[in-house]
Amino acid sequence: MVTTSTEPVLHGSPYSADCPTRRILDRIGDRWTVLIVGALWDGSARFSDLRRRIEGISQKMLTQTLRGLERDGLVHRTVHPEVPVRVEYTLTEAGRTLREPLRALQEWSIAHLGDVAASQEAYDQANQLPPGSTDRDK
Amino acid sequence: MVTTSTEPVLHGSPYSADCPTRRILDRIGDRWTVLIVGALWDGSARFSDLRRRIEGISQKMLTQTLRGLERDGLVHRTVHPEVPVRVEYTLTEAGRTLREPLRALQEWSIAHLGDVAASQEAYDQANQLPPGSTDRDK
DNA sequence: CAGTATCCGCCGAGATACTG
DNA sequence: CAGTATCTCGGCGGATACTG
Repeated sequence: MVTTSTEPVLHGSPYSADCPTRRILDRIGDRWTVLIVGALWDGSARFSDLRRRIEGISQKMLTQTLRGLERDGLVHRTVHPEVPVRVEYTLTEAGRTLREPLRALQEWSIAHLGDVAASQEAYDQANQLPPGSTDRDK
Repeated sequence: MVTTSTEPVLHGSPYSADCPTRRILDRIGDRWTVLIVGALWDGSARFSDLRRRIEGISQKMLTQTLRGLERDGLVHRTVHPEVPVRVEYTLTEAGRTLREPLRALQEWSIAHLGDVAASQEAYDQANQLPPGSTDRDK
């Protein structure tokens, strides 16, 4: 790891490896990261709070994603050595700055998802259920 | 998501299924979508232009992702029935509105990726290569 | 409570070959 | 040139069992 060095993950060709948008999506593009940021949007929460708030998430993925965010310096983890252990998660300063761009995306989503759904329906009707659909939809 | 069937994938509980941020990430969170939007940022391009600009992408993924964007109404496809066929891709009006939030993310990325990398290094040194790393990094 | 450790299925994505 | 059609593999993410 560490890998500020040598290999940029690619096999031989530089496909916009310098593109920071790409880097950030590698980071938050997964299934759960932004949901966790959302759950920590306005305050801290403990592990089981998060499990309950996000609810579809497994312990494994919650732990794993939180570790990633902690490693990235976006989430802070505090262990309270009480009788049943208590662990608090909070957005760091850097993590809080992520909320603005995320909010922008969210607003785009709210504003346009209706149109997108309509467009999809029209498209599917025009070419009735083509075989190649990646089921990005539904 | 939601898989082919009626069931919303969840066993009984709604894990922020109404969260539009989630919906939008299902859409642009994949490997290539935003790179294509980036390649169409300030104008149209033909299929092979896109292949060359993005370069790491396979024909399959380029076609597939373009189809998705077209279906979503974010990209317009124009076929010029010339001798060797020529196909132009352009962002639609809706697609162009996506550039702003994407730009916001990109700027966040530029501003913070350095800190993130540093945080990762520190984290990895503190717990030297823990077994659970999802290799989100690199 | 807040995790770790395993096993496994699914599908995103690449490689390759063929077509209008 | 601009695609389609298959085969295949890696690894993300779920399920389950165990622990400090």
